[in-house]
Amino acid sequence: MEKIDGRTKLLEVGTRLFAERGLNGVSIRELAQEAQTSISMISYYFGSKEGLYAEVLRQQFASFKEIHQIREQVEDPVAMIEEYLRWTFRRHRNNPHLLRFYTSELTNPTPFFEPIVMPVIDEVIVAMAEVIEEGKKRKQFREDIQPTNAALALAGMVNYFFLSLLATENLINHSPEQDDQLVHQYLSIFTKGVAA
Amino acid sequence: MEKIDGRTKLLEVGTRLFAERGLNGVSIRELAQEAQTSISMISYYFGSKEGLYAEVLRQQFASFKEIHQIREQVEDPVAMIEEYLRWTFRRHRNNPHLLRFYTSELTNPTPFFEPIVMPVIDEVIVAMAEVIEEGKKRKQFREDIQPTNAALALAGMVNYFFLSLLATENLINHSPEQDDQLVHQYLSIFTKGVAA
DNA sequence: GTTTATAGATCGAACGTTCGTTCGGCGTCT
DNA sequence: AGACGCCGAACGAACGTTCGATCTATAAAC
Repeated sequence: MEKIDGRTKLLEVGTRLFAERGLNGVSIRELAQEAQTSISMISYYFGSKEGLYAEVLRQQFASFKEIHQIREQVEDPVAMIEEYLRWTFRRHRNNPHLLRFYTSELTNPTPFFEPIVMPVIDEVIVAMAEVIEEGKKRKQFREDIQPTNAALALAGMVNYFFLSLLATENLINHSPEQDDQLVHQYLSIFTKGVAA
Repeated sequence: MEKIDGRTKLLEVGTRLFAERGLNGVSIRELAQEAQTSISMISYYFGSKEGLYAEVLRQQFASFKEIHQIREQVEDPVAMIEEYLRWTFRRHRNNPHLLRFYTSELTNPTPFFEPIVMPVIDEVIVAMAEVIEEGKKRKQFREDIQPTNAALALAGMVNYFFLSLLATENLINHSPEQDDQLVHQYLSIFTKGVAA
C-alpha cells in the first residue's frame, strides 16, 4: 500500500471530476474531499482552482504531439490515415476522459482553450490536411476532396462516434478487435468511390 | 419599437448565454441584466434557474421531431440520407446555438439530458438506422455497414464538422451553396465503394 | 548520537464575495 | 378590487482564497 503524494492525487481526482462536470461544475471542497486532503492544498500546489484545471488540460493534450512521430514513420498517405485512425482509437480507449475535455473545450471554451488546446488540435488538423493533399497528388484520393474540410470531417467522425459510445456507456465494450472494421469504413470516404 | 414581454426576453437571453457558457457558467444576475429585468423574474416565470434552462432545452430540441415528417415524405433510403443531411445543415445554419446544447449535453450531461435530450436524439438515430437497414436490403448500401454505428458516424461527421466551423467562427461563411459538395462527400460512405 | 534548525507539507478556521431564492411592496391593467 | 407583471432588498448557503499553526523529515551543529 504505497502512498502517492497529494499533488498527484489532486491531479488524478481533478481529471476525473472536471471531465465529468467541467470547470464550473466542480468545487474545491469536492476535489479536496475526493482526494482526501484539505481545500487549501489546491491553491498551495496550483495557485488556484483554474491552475489545477490548466495543469490537467496540459496533461490530457500532451499526447497530441505524437502525431509528428507517426508522420515521420509512415510515408504513404493511405497508410497514414489508417495509422491516424488507430492512433486515435487507442488514445481514446486508454483515456476515457480525453474526449470529454476535447469536446467540452471546443463547445464551451474556457480561457485555457486558446493557449493550451487550440495549438495542439491545429497541429493535428494541419498535419492530416497535408497528408490528404499528398494523397490527392498521388491520385490515391478523390479529386473533389477539400483537404482541410476532409481532415475536420475525419476527426469529427471518430470523435463523435466515441462520444456516442461514451454517452451510452459502451466505451468499455468496444474492443480493439472492432477497430479493423471501423478503420475500413472511415477510410472509404477518401478512396475512389462510386456514387449510387 | 415594440416591447416583447419579459418571459420571452429571458428565454432569448438564456438561450444565448447558456449556449456559450453552459448551465453553471451563467448566473441569474447576468441573465437578468442582459434581459433588462430583475433577478426575481427567473424564479417567477420558470421556478428556478434550472427551470429556465430546461425550457430553453425543450425549445432547442423541438425541431428533432421533424425527422418523422421527413421520413414519411421520402421513401428511398439514399434520398432519405441526403434529405437528412440537408435538414441537419439547415437546422444548424438557422440556429447556431443548437449544436452547442447538443454537444454540451452529450459531453457533460445535466439532469435534463435524460428526460429532454436523450429521447429525441434516440428517435433520430433509430430512424436513420432503420433507413440504412432498408438501404442494405435494397443493395443500395454496402454489406459491411452496421446500421446503428453508421447512423452514429453520420450524425457525428456532420455535427463535428459544424462544431469545427463554430470554433473557428466560420459558421456564417458557410453558405447553402456548399451543401451539395458536403452531401455528396458524406453520402459516399454508404454507397458501394472500391478500397484503394 | 543527540539536539537544533529549516524547509516543505498539511490542516482547519475565517474572510469577503457571489450564488439562487424568497418576500413584501409597488404599479398597471382589467 | 383583484390579478398580474415587476422590482429591489434581504437571506442563508456555497464559493475560492488566505493565513497562522502544526506536523514531518531531513540537514546542521554540537
